[in-house]
Amino acid sequence: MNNYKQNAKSFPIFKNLSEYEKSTLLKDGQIRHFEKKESLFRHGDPLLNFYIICSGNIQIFRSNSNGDEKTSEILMSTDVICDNKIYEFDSTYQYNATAIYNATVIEFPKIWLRENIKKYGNFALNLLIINSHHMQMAEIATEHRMTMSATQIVACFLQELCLIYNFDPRGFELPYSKKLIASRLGMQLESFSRTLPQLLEYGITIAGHCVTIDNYNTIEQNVCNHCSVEENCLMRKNFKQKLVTSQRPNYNPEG
Amino acid sequence: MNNYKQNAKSFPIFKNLSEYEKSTLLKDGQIRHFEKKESLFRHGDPLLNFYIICSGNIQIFRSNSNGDEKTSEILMSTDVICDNKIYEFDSTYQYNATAIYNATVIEFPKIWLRENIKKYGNFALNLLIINSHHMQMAEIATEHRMTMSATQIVACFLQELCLIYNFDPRGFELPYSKKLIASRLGMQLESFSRTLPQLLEYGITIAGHCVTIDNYNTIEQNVCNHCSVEENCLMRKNFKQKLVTSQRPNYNPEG
DNA sequence: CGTCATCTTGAGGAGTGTCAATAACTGTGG
DNA sequence: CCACAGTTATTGACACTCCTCAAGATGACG
Repeated sequence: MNNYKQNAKSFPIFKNLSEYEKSTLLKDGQIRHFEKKESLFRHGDPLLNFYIICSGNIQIFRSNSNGDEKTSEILMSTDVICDNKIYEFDSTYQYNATAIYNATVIEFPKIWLRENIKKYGNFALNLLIINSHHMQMAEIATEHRMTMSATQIVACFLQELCLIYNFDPRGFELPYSKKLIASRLGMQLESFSRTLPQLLEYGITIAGHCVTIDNYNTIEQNVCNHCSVEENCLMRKNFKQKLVTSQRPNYNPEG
Repeated sequence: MNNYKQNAKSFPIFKNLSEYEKSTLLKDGQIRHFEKKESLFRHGDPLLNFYIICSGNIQIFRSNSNGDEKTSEILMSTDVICDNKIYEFDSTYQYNATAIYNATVIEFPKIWLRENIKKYGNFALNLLIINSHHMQMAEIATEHRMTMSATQIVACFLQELCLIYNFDPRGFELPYSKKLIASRLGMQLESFSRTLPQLLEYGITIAGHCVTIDNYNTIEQNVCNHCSVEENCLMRKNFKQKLVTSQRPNYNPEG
């Protein structure tokens, strides 16, 4: 059993399983490396696999007829790639998955997923919990898009970024291009660009790729403070939960 | 075993379970009736239960500080209410659930869910499939909101409505208020109102509460034709899938 | 018939997308 | 090392859509 698989045993998806069960489950997985900008699969390809991300970032996106990419997620170590159509027979992927920088994943055939859900109750529960986190994040993102200005959304995103990658708030480099970030936040690059000078209002300075966050204390203790929902939204709380239950990823743009 | 429980055995959540397993699972459920506008639970209440809807419609929504309601879903017979926080201990509901008209549900304690996921592999798989459908719908709705005009969104919604409730396209009544529909579609009532005259462009006539859809053939065969995504979106397809796997609901505004 | 909720219509404004021009950066090959 | 091409990013002008505020109209119901 190699290093990647050994590492993966501590991922949320294998929580509350015995050492033996973990080894059995991981046996069917194949380690795969992807180069910068290489695709794991494309929208419309036959849906064959389930993936666990070991290192690197994976962009999940769709393209429209104009060639514009709409990024729905940027995944990282410990995340899984589980297309919603994976439970159907003869289905196709609903989106593209591409490595942003070099990345390593463990690949499992889709039948592996279905069979082990039935076999291991705790494995099924882990998947349901992962999905429920996922849905919470999606709901919050939708709520943000409907209630917050572009500037607030960007501010919120940068604070999250700092938290989840454990960057130094006194100064860190953006881990991916502004184009990708704009796409991920569902706005045009121009709109994103225009928010940057306004970020000062939220204690954020950004020059080129370098970001500084002043009021980092408030981030650590607090949930998102931009939302206008009845109670504070749980974006941050969810991130923290992810951090305590999962391994911290290594940020390494060079590969 | 009463009628509601007997009926529920054919719901998607109990698919591929033996008669004995279904009966065992349903034994712990309690039938509950809710009057028009009565709440099942409120945002912030201790999260105690999982629900299966037998009849009626349930509005899932949040309120902001202005008192505006944002409806995330309008559920119907065979749907489940499964707050994403149900897998955590001592959590609270993240939204409100209210009966639009009189409704009947089966209520299960949250521990019932967790234990039976571990116990019955097929039950776990059913939940994962239900969740994956749910996520697909949410993703499509987000995509619609970002790429379609208000008029297109309303047109798409009315066509879905006709399909899923099996209404007569030559003339049917809106099953709930325009205020609620606007909230469900994430727009202001005024914006919704302004789209109505423009619906003619999409072959839809609406006068008061009465809706007529001209090009119903295209609805039946086709997926959503407003989207600008790479391939046609799967909103309709998903609805159809739901229809074949589940019982047709009875529309009855009077209760 | 009056009251309340629901719905429609109008005018004005804020915010983001679009188009276009330009600047900065990246990588390649001579 | 530089020239060049292609990508990424910034900035400006403008248009469009939807939200907000406000005033009526319609409908439901006691």
